Amino acid sequence: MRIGDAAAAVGATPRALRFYEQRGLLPPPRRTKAGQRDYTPEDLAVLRVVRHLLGLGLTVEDLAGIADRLPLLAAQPPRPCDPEAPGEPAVVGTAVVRRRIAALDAEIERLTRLRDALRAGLDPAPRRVTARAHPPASAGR
Amino acid sequence: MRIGDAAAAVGATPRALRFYEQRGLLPPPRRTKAGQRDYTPEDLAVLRVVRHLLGLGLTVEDLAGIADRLPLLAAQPPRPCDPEAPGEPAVVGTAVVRRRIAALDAEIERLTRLRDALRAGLDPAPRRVTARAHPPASAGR
DNA sequence: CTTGCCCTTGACCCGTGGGTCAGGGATTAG
DNA sequence: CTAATCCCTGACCCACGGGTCAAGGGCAAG
Repeated sequence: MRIGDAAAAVGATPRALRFYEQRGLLPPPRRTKAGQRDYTPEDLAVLRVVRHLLGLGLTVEDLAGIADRLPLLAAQPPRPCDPEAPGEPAVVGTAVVRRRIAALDAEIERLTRLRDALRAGLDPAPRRVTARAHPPASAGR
Repeated sequence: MRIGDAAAAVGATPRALRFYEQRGLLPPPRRTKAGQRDYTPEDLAVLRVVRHLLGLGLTVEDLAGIADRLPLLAAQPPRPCDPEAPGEPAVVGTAVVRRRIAALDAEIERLTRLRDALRAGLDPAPRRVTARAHPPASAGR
């Protein structure tokens, strides 16, 4: 299967597939004798996992870090024997996921603070609850 | 006052000041006969307001859109007569602030969803509560 | 006058996840 | 055989808020 079809099959673009490959997220697929990428069904399975995890909020870098385990993850069939199974990851390398969750939490908190500060400035009656952080700048990490 | 001192006075760098000016956020300051920027105390006041608002989470673009009103805002003294006064903006052009708050809210919600999805995948016992959005990708706009 | 710091503009760098050419080869249908 | 698609690599583009470097000119003190 060539790149265009593979991309379409997982809802991506050829560019994205080459990009994942370049970032070490995907094992380089076989090539036809003319040099065109040729994706096997197994490759597609890994690709689907990658897209899934990216969709879940993991970054390309996160996945590059656990690229070696992705084929294993992809090899796991949907397991109809256990419908109560976890969302799907769980095996992925929980450390990565945990770190990403922590990063998301931190970002959410930062944005929430910014929003509240803005809202406090906007609202004429913050009932003296507002924290009034005087130091104006330094809002980005 | 030359750019280095002005920058130091508001806790920024010369580069940042030139950047604000270039983005139309700051009125171009006077120049010495040799072409060096010369900041007046009024310029500094505007600068401080800009830094404050950026620190509150407004973007450079937001401020460029209301650049004309910033000097007015800067001209308002701290008003010791009304210690219950709003955070400081309020006058800024509430529409901009409201839009930024809405954008922040949207981003916060998006990140929260991502985090929850990740957490659901991590946690082996989501008690069949998990939404299972099968369409994997398309998480960033 | 010279030294040393400050200022000028312009241009490229960061990270994220690719999009969009550009120029050339491969594959496939008619 | 030819034309229409597809694919290849490499390179530059987006937003954000500046950081950093380069080459050249200004400014004050000794």
